[in-house]
Amino acid sequence: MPEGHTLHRLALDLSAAFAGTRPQVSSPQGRFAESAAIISGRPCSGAQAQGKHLWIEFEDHLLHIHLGLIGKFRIAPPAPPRGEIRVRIATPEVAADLSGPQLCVLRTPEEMAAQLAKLGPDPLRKDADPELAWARIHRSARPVAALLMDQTVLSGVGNVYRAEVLFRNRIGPHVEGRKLSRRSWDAIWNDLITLMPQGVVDNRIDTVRPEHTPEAMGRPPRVDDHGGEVYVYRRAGMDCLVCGSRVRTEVLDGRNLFWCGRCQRRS
DNA sequence: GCCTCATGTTGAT
DNA sequence: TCAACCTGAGGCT
Repeated sequence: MPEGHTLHRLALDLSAAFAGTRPQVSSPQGRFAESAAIISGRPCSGAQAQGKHLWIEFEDHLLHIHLGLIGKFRIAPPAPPRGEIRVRIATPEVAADLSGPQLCVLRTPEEMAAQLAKLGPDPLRKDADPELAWARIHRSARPVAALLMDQTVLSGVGNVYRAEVLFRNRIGPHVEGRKLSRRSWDAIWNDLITLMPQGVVDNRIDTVRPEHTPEAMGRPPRVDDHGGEVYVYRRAGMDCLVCGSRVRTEVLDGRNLFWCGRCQRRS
C-alpha cells in the first residue's frame, strides 16, 4: 500500500476523523501502551504527511508513524480489534487501527522537524523545490531508478511510481543521474506532480493513459493484483501495453525493477 | 499448517 | 550485499 500518496491520503482521512476531538488512544496489542496513555484524551489538531512519513498532532506530542512495507491504517466505525493492532485512535463515531508499522513513536515538534529535514522534496507538497532533487541527481553516477527511490533525494516515490514515471516518460532506468537530461528530469517531476495528487484522490495508483487501456488497444481487459492500472510494475514477462515486447525485470538495490527495454531508451 | 511475498528502511557484514 | 523487522494474504502441501 504505502507510497507517498497513501500517507497523504491518510493524513486527510485522519484529520477529518479526529481534528478538533479528544480521541481515546490505546494499544490493543500492548507494544505502544505506555505512549498511548500519554496522548489519550488530549486535543488532536489533525495529521500531516511528508514523503512516506505521517504524524498526528496531540498538542506538543506528535505521533510519528512510518508504515514501512507492510504497515496499514484502517479507519472505520468502532468494532472489536482484529489482528495485531499496535495503536487504536478512537472517538465514539470512528476508530483508526494501525498494524505492522515500521515506526510508531512520540516526538516533540523539534524531533519531528529533524526527521523531516533529512527528506528530499515531496511532489505532494506545495513547498517542494524540485531543484534540490535535481542538484543531487545531475551529479550522481547512480542509476536514475535508484535515485528516484532515495528518500533523501526525493521523498514519497516508491517502487510503483518509480517504475511507472520512468515508463511514461520513456526513460531508461539505468541512465546515470549525471547523464539524465534536464528535459527528462523536468518531465519526471511534472509527471509526478500530476500522478501523485491523483493517487491521493483515488487512493490507488493508476498510470495508464486512456489511449493505452486494453479497451483502446483492442486487447482483453486485465486485472492487476495490486489495485491499480499500470504499464510495467509487476508485469514482468507480460507484453508491454504500448509496443508488445516483453516487460523486463531485475533486482536493483534490493528492490524489483520493471521496465520496457524497447519503449524506454531516452536519457 | 507452512512457505513466500509485498507499494520500505535500517543496521550489520 | 544481506538479513532483520513489522503483519497479513495467497499459494502450496
